[in-house]
Amino acid sequence: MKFWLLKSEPDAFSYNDLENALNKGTVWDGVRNYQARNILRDDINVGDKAFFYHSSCKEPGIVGICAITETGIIDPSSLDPASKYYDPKSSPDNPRWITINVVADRALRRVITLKELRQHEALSEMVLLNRGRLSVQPVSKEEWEYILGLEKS
DNA sequence: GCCAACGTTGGC
DNA sequence: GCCAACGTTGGC
Repeated sequence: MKFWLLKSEPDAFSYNDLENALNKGTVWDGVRNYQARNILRDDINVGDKAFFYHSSCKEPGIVGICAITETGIIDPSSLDPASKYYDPKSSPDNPRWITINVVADRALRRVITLKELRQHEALSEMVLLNRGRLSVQPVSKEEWEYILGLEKS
């Protein structure tokens, strides 16, 4: 099992929205960055877990955990001319944007803010703290466990 | 293939 | 709302 971090703007889609989607969860659509796409398409497996991170909001940070339930999904928004994520260069036969389905696992007991994460030397190599803008990113097992330890403090 | 112009992300 | 970082586009 591998670990990841998924960013979402809570005004658009929050962790609470994911919880409300119950067992069905949601298709992680709208990613239009190739590096993030490659991770979604090639690296993430069913059974992996991901931190759910709230970005572009008052208190950016990790708010919950989600589970990956399906991979290899053609991003439906990329084929929908009405969507702002529509990509005319993508087609069902030659899809450009492949993504995953996630469900809520559990909310963290408290928000672990970006500010707090920055204060820990053990996390200094985190992609989140070094390549700030990547919206889908790996988290090492050590980082994952360290952050879950912070939750209890 | 270089690189300037431009667009987007996201913290503050 | 500002702006740094960085990804994408397109002319040459």
